[in-house]
Amino acid sequence: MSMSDEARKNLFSAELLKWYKRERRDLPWRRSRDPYHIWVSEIMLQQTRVDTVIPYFNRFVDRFPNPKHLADAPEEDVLKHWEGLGYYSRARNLQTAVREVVERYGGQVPDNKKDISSLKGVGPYTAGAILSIAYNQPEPAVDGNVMRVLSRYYCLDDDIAKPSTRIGMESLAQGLIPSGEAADFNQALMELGAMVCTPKSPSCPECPVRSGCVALAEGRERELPIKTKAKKARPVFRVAALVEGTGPRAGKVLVRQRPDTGLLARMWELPHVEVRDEIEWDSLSVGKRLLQEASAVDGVGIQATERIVGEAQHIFTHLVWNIRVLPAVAVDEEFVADRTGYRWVGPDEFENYSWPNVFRKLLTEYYISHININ
DNA sequence: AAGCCGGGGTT
DNA sequence: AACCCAGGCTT
Repeated sequence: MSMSDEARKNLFSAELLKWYKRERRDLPWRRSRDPYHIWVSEIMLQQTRVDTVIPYFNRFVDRFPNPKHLADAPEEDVLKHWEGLGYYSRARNLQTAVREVVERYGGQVPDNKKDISSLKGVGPYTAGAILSIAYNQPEPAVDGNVMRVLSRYYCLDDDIAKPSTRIGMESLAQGLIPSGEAADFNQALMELGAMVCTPKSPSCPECPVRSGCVALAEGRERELPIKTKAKKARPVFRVAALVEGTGPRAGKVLVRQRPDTGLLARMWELPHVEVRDEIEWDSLSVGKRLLQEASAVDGVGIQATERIVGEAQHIFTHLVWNIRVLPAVAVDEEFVADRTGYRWVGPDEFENYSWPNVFRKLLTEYYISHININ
């Protein structure tokens, strides 16, 4: 004898909400009802875990407490506060959007779906999250947690990698929101996915809605949700130059800024080139030659050696960088120093720049090994 | 629809 | 090593 659809729905909404009000974590953004704070937290939380976000969120709202402050800040300052969080376009989009809010809405975060969805970096999830959490509007906020919870509770075989599935989940989720409880209920749904209904081994005995869960009843909770596989990351091989300064530039290293768009946009790095495959990577001579050719194009004369002084791997979602570092010298340091995009940076200036983790690691290793004990 | 975009924790 | 994470943008 199975329960009716209506009973299953009511059980879910009521029990989940009760559980959340009892068990909810004390998170920084839950201490605020400021729509701007909610917004910042939601952008940071995209594809990023709560524990990772907490320190970033606190620093960010401390430095940029309201839309006006963020709108007026230099972009490099914003990027520096995002350093290490990843997906750096989020930071630039957020600032672009905040400037729009200051100009068009007098600094007030929009409270309707049309206007808020038009903001850069605000997609269906984030729009629903802000409207529900900050304004308590009955809008769904469907993320990976919510799709996992609903897939299991209703035992749905739909592929959650498909956009059409998310659309369906939004209708389902909206219908579950108890009257006047959108803010807490949407967070409850995500909290359950994060704390109980976890991807690999859900804690079903502790689940407040286990008695209505169809997947659990059928013993299928561990096979849901269905998600088509992501492609494997493609390995690439790169050779970087560690150009040490001499004379007035002693202790400094030549670095450059990445392009305005694309991967790791506007962050800083060691000058480097990509070689064709692992064979060329191993030979070192190809890397040495390409480094010299590429540096000549940039107007920077670099003479590299064939000695390895550093090696690191940087794993992205869609590719893997394998990097070897060769010592090098600049043919003309004075000329080099003035080239756009290139700079000599020493340990004391290091923190004034934003670095991808892999170059932070390599440069830190270098600086440490060259500490001068006077 | 598929690819691009970081970094780190879990299993 | 594979998978996932309070996703969104571009093509």
